Formats: sequence, C-alpha cells, structure tokens
Amino acid sequence: MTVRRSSSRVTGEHQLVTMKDVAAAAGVAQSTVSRILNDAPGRIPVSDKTRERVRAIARELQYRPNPNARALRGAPTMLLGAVVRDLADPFFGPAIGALAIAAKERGYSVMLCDARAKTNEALALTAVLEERQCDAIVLVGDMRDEPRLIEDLRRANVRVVALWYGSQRPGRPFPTVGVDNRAGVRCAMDHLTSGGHRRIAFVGAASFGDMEERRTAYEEYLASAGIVPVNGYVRHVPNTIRGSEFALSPLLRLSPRPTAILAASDTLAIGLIHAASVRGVAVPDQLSIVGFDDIPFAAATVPGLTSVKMPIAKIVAAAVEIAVGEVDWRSSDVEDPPRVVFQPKLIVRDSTKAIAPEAYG
Amino acid sequence: MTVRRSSSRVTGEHQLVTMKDVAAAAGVAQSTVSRILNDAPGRIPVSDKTRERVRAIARELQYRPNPNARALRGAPTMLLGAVVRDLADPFFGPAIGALAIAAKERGYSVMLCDARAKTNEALALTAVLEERQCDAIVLVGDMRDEPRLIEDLRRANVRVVALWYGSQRPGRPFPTVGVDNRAGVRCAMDHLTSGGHRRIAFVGAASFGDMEERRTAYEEYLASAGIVPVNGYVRHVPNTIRGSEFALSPLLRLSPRPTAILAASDTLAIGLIHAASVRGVAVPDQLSIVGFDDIPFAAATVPGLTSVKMPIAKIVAAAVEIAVGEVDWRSSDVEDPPRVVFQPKLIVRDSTKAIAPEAYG
DNA sequence: TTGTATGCGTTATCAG
DNA sequence: CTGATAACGCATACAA
Repeated sequence: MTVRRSSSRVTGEHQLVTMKDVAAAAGVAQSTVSRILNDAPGRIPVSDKTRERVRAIARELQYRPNPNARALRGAPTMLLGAVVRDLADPFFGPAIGALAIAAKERGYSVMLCDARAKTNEALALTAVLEERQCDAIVLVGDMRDEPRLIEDLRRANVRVVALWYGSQRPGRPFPTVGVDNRAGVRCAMDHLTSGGHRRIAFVGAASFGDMEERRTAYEEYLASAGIVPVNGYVRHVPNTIRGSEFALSPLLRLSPRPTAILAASDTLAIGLIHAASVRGVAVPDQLSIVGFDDIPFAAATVPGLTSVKMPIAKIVAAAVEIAVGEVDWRSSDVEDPPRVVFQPKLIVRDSTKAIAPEAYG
Repeated sequence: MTVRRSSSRVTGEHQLVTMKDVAAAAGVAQSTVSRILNDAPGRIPVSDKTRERVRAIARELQYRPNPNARALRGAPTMLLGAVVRDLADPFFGPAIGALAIAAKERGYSVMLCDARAKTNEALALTAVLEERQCDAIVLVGDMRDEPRLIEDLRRANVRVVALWYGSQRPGRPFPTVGVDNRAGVRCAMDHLTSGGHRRIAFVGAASFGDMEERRTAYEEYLASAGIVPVNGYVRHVPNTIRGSEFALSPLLRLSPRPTAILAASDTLAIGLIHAASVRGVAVPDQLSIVGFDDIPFAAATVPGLTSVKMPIAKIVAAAVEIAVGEVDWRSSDVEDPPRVVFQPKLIVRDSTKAIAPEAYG
C-alpha cells in the first residue's frame, strides 16, 4: 500500500488536497470518498457514519474537486464562453456583468474573449474557446464580420447562443436572444412624429449588431408614415463617440436640416449631444435626439437622453437558459433555430421635444 | 490491438479527435504524436519525416489538445481569473477588455467573476476560481469588503495581483498595480487652485478602490496649500450617477458654497454635471468639476469633463506580467509585495474654469 | 456497505 | 529514433 502524499510534491504543487489524501486520512478507499462527496441524494448504496467522518475530514482538509479531472471524464465543465464584440463598448460591459451573474446562478462560470483579441490571424477565435471545452458559447454582439468564427462554431460540438445578433435575420446559424428592434424604432419614431417631427435623420454603425435592423425599421417606418426619405439623412459611422461627430456636421449642412435624429445606440446619441453642443445647436430646442439601449449614462447626459431601453437582465437570463438547457435545438429544427425576442421600451427624457409650430412644413 | 475510435462514442462526444486518433491514422504510437506535436524546438530526439506525416494528419484531422488532460498533468492552465468588483461600472468594463487582450497576447484566457455574483454566502468566491485552477487571479477594484475572499486567496496556491486596490495602503497581501492617486489629486487641485479656486469640495465613495487614497490626498493638498477645510465639503455617496445627486444638494446649500468639486470618479463627476444642470447651476461658470479616470464618456459630456486620465493599458499589461511572471514574489518579500504605480495625467476640458475675479475672497 | 480496477487524454520515463 | 507504460484526479462498473 504505497500511499504517496501527492500534496508533498515539490514541482507544480497544483493540487493541494485530493481525494486520495482524504481517503488516506479517513482510512477508506478513494472511491468511497468519491461516492460520499458526490452523494447523489437518494438511492445510493450509501454508507453509515463513515460518511460523516469522511465529510468532516474533507472539510477539514479543505478538499476541492479538480474540475479538470472531472471534465476529462466527460463531466460538464460548467464553463460558459463569452465572445464579446468589444468590451470597451459601454453597453456590453454591464451586459457581460449581468451574464456572469445569471450564469453563476446556475453554477456556471464565464470565460471571456474579446473579439478584438485576435493577436494571430492563424489562431481561430474558436480555438481558444472550444479548446477550453466550454459547455456552451455565448456570442455577445454581431459577429458577422468573423465568418471563420461562425463557421468553426457551427461545426463545433458546442451549444451556441447569440445575443444582440439581429434576431430577424434569416439563416441564423444559432439560436438568438435579442430585442424587437422594429418595435423599438417604432416607439421612438412615434414619439418623434407625435411631436410634429417629420425631418428625422438616422445615425447608425455599419454592419454592427442590430444596427441594420434598426435602420431598416427606420426606413420602413418612414414609408408607412408617408414621409419621403431625404437624401443624406442616413449616416453610417463607427459606433463610437467620435463617430457621431463625423455624422453630425454633414447633417447640419443639409437643407432641409433634420429636426430630430434617431441614433442606433446610446454611444452615438451621446456623441451627437456633445457634438451639437460644441456646434452651438441646442438640444432639444433645435434638435431632438433619441438613443437606443438606455445605458446608465443615458440618464446623466445634459439634457437627459430619451432612449429605447433594453431588458438586459431578461435577455442574458434567456441566453443562459438556452446555453445550459438540456434541449438540443439542433436535433429539432436545424434550419430555423429558436429566437427569443424581448420588447424594448421608450424612456422619455429631455433630449426630445415637440417642434415649434413655425417649424412645420 | 484494440483501437477504439474514441470519436465515435455516442455519449458525451466531448473530444472530437485525440492523439490516439492521430496516432492510429499515422500508424505510430500515441507517445510519438505527443513528442512531435509538442516539439520543444531544438534538441529533441526528434524523428525524421514521420514528423511531417504526423503533423499533416493532425492538421487534417483538426486535432486540438485537451487542456484538461494537460492541466491534470500539471501543465499551466493558461487561465487568468478576474474578480471584478462590479462589471456594470463603466470604468471596469473597458479595463477588463484591455485585460483580456493583454492576457491573450501571452496566451492566457480570462475567466470572469463579478464580485456581486455571490448567490450563496456559503460559496466562497475563491472556490469558483481556485477550483478552476487558474494560474493566477487578478483582482479588479478594491475587495476590502470581502475579507473572506482575501483570506482564502492569500492562503490559496495561486498568484494574485490586485488592480486599483489602493496602492499606498500598508499591509497589502498581494502585489498591486495602480495609479499614483496622490499625484493625480495634485494635478487636479493644482489646476483648480491655479484658476483661483479655494473652496473646493470632494465627492467620493466610501471604502471603494482608490477612493480613500484620493480623499486623503485631497485633504493633504488642502493642508499643504494652506486652505482650511470647510465643514461638509467632503461627501461620501455610492459610486453611481444617482449617488452624486445626493451629494450635490447639500453642497449647494452650504455657505460658503464651493466653487469647484473634485469627484473621485468620472461616474460621480458625470452625475454631478447632470445634477447641476437640473438645478440650474452652470458648469463651469458657477461650478467647476473635475473627474477621475477619464472614461470614454468624459470626452462627451456637456461640457466636456476635465479628468485625471488612467493609463489603463499600461496597468493591465503590468498586471498580466506579474500574474504570469516566473518570479514568485512570495518567496522573496512576503511582508511587502511589489507595487507598481503609474502616473496619471490631467486632461483639461471644459468643465473647469478659472473663477471670476469678483468671486475671490 | 466498501475496496479494486479501469479509463478519460496527456506528458514523461523508461526500455528497445 | 520510437514504442510501451505509468501517472495526473476523479467516477464508476465490478468484485468482495
């Protein structure tokens, strides 16, 4: 009986106390410890008071199971991989935080992967995650510009859920959870048009997340409201504060000049407010601005930003549910994976205002 | 020779192609595959052209090493655990993104853990991370209010680095990387006093990150500048936008009313700007405001926020360096772990202004 | 009720 | 130069 105390190894020393240690201390076999500690509650050919003893010793020795060994045996890793489009985006930070919390509530940890962190083109993004053997992967934000990632993921052996991916888009390879962009745009536009606005511009970011859907919804709304689109009223810029600076100047030079702008994200909207201020354009008196997402700072702009609020908590909760769920959608409907769509809600603050009567026409 | 194709297992199916598969396909032993694929470049009793063949087959079969098996053997997990105080904090989101990128550059992945995600008090935070066998853990933000976490971590067998932890604090249990808060406060205060301000208030959050150091530095500055502190000029509120609303009203009721406020974070500063606007107090004409951190939105407030800029990239890079570094500081100087302090820099925008001459005295 | 043996995918130490 | 073989920590079928 050669009981080597593995904890006394000099090199590595990466496992403090193993089942073997507990077993040795308790004078039982390692398998006994395993059975007791796993204790599938109910009909296990359980033990008597050895149980208590083993448990006490395990606690005393601060035993912690080694997840690598478990995973090696095929157990779930309880790991959720999150590929985030851009963690610097003020919208995604809180979203990831919410995701981490929702995941932990189900016992999962979150592994992070900023989509920009492709230091090596040869290293497919998926390698980092699939390699880690995550039980599931959550895509946060549109990854359309990473076709290889998408391709690798769809042929990989992991569940994938995409968030804010553009839920209406046909041919989605994964289940998606998102927001009803059309309804959000409708709320915002209704709000503006009911205030007399008809010259409404749109500022979005090209091929980013739900941006495209929002622009489409904007155009559809105009059509349904009988408003003829003005040439140049749609601007596409990077989804940054600086981005909207580039968008505002051309809009202000247009004639007729827009009386309102629908921004496809709060980042853009906040940039617009700032740019307007710098250019001496009064918000909302000369220009109404509506944002999208309702990030925390939307409440603190001057003036406070009217924005379409995103039910983040619900969205990430639904995503985790799908990600860790037992149901394997791939077996049911490969062509059209499930989509979950939540309804956004307009939060009206002070960046929008009905236009003055003389401005009509 | 019972070569079971492990890839054909029905259950689990969590490992697509193993070394065994590659070995079988190449007609060599599995250990040979291991040697070839690991290929410590240089003096390995290497093979001839079997190497090429094995490599080709491995590539063809899309072989990916199983990190669990490697970790089980004592190899580093290449995992960095990040315990974040609050991912919803607009400062930490980008910081984590930068951390993920810096880590990936060294081949590490980041595991996330929002410090608020303690669904179960019995479940120590550290369990989640240490259990995962991270090679190192990065604490992002002050965790003083989690004594158990600190204690578990310091006796655990992982390297720990603390970021924005309050670098000057004595008795730090871990190496820290942070910013010279005293220098930052000095920059900000110099800027204000050189504009004639002497009635300068301070708004911070109690026991949060470097907040305490900033308040101390503020008080020291006043003393060294011969400015007598005014009762009620120091306010402690939650580090949120709403928080600063609670701070502003009492300050405005004071007499003499402060002409400037130093906020210990941009979140607070942005909240102050908004609150001032709501109360009809003009920034910077009636009230100058300086923030701390220079988050992206600081450039987009109205007026633009003067703020003390944090060299985030440098900080996270240094943290990763320490976290993955070969040097084990614990063996050298247990009592005073290394601290890395970077210099912040004041970014002057439009939320500060020299006070009008008649306001003197 | 408990102990023994086996294998998960790797790496490392042996022989050949 | 290469092929067996033994761990790593855990779970489980099987034997006692």
